[in-house]
Amino acid sequence: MLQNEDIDELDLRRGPWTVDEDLALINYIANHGEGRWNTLARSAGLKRTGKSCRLRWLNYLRPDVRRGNITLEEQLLILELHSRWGNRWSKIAQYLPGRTDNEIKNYWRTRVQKHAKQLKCDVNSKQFKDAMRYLWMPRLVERIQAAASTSTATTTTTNNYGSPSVTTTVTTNNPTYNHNNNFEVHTNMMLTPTIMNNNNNNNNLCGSQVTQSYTPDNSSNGAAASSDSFGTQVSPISELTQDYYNVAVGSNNGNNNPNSDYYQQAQQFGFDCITSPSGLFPQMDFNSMEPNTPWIQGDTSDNFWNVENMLLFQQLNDNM
DNA sequence: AAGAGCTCCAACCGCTATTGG
DNA sequence: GCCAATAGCGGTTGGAGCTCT
Repeated sequence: MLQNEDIDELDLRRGPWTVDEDLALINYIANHGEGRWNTLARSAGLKRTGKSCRLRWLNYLRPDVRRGNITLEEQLLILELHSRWGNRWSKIAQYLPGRTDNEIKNYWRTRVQKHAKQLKCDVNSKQFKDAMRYLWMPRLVERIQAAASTSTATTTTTNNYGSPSVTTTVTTNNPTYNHNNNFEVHTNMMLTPTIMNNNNNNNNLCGSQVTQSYTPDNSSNGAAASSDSFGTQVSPISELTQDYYNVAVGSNNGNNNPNSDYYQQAQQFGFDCITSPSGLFPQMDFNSMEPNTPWIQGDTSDNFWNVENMLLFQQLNDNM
């Protein structure tokens, strides 16, 4: 392993990559393919460590790297997978084709942790996880659905960024979105990352009409995508995603009263926090929150709930 | 206009796991 | 089995660019 003194000794470059360095790396890999990175760095005439070359290639130069904002679907998937696996960024990245572990990690640190900070709770706290599970994620589902309903009834997008690839299908049933009750959504929309391994065994993280199909390549990482690191198969239905969907979106039985269906299902899923005398977020004082807090204004991609959600939960707490 | 503060992300660091001789 | 080299991962940092005052 190269130490700092070695880097100095070999006159190796550090810091931001230049266009010339990028071109040298791209051209070398185009002609010779990826190989042993230290050898590659020397052969390509780059005064960089192999490690630096690898990182630059994987996180930036690879043709299948996807740039741009994290989409709502990707946000939902990140939240879902992080709740399942924690900070295992590379594993999460396997399910977001074109996104790097670094990018997902940055998204988590900058956006998600920002919300935790605004809520004055730890990102790993139960309260924040509950907020994600029962507010942020359902809200993302709503917004994905709303976006889909304003465009076409059925939208199928296939993104091939080399491999793995994702096919996203959004189907809506003309939802009746009621702004007086954010949980009144009359569709069956859910997120389904469908994981297909090389044996064509499909493992749905959750059943839905929003379908993301993951097709791993033959690389070492992709082949193991259908099971987690503990060797257990990913369950056919994601309990967590199913939970937040059922609880927040409702069972489509026409009962949109959050005080009934919502509560009952929350209890059914063992969500005792919501039924506790202290309420769901006992440490949060919604009344005292700044009305101009950015994340409860407008409807930007960073706002995971709105004023109505706030009032709803305040009401829930008051009724306890 | 300017500078202070903030956000975001590319790149680095240190560690562990894997590979190959 | 041992050891060095390499690959991969997650945490951290530095700086560019943006926003606010």
